[in-house]
Amino acid sequence: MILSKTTGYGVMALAYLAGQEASMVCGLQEIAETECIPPIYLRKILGELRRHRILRSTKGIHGGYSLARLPDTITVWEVNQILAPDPYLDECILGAGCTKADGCVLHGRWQRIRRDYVELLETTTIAQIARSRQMRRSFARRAEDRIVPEEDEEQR
Amino acid sequence: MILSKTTGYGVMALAYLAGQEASMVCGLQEIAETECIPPIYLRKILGELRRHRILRSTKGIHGGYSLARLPDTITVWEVNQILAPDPYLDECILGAGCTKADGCVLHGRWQRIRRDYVELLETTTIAQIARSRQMRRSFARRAEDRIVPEEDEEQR
DNA sequence: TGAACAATAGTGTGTTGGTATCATTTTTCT
DNA sequence: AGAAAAATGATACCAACACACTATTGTTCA
Repeated sequence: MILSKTTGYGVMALAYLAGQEASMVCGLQEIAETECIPPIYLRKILGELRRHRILRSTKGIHGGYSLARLPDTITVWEVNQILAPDPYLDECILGAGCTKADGCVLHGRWQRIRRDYVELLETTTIAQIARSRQMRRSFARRAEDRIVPEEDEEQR
Repeated sequence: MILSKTTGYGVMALAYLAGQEASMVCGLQEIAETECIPPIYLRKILGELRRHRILRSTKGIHGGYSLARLPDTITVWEVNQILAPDPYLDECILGAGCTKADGCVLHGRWQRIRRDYVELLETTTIAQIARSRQMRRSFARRAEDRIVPEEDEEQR
């Protein structure tokens, strides 16, 4: 039930774009490098997201990608459905044993967990991911700032 | 996150044994046929469960398998860990992006869902599965009983 | 001696992550 | 205007892995 690497790549790339100024076009190389994604593979992923109107692309020498929708309207669930559709929507957790109508003891509680999972992905947006990444980055920067003077103090 | 076919087979076979009289020995063929499991594959599965002391086997011409522990002490979680250990215990759902210490926005809620999932499997025992199967079977039998006289009625 | 389990090696297929190639579009330089 | 360069688009391919399953050869015991 964990998300695939491909979905992770897609979410990261979208979050990167969400972190840029709106409708700014970013090149594939730029995204791939800062997010550590194999560029050729990323092209495939972004192509798929473009086909589903999650993002726009412009060709030509200064081409690249930009979000086609506001980042707080794009959910992780949607991205995952595009890149790695999950076939087990309401199948029984134990397999052939029981059908939808005639569930086993696990069925009810399993459905609930499954619903919580879907809801988590549906309520998490690219905008949230981007914000949390930005926060983490600024924490890291502040931590660096704090270390430098301490080293100075030790030296005096 | 759904359980593998192999785990399903294992659980079904154990539930079958739990449905027999205690310490009764059942042959591989018998289990495989009634549970619709490829017999040669089932042998591998039961061998694994035997190695982990979930069940006992006796060789020789009237050999077979029987539970090594009371069925209400064997959990689905345990069976699954033996047959298809889940490696993603507390990894981040989005992959490389964040570590255990430095989680993304999804992290907290995901951990909770994950815990609910593990708890579901840990609190579901082979005995429960066997009981629910027995109940379903007796429902089916009663339904049949009800149908037979109705057919007779139509004929008269 | 024959019917059952034990162990281990092997097989086939599907998915996933990733690559290579060729075509198309657009800017820019001459 | 025209050619070259730089970017995406599309498609086919590839390698590694996991999962479900098989085959074979050996061992035990009524």
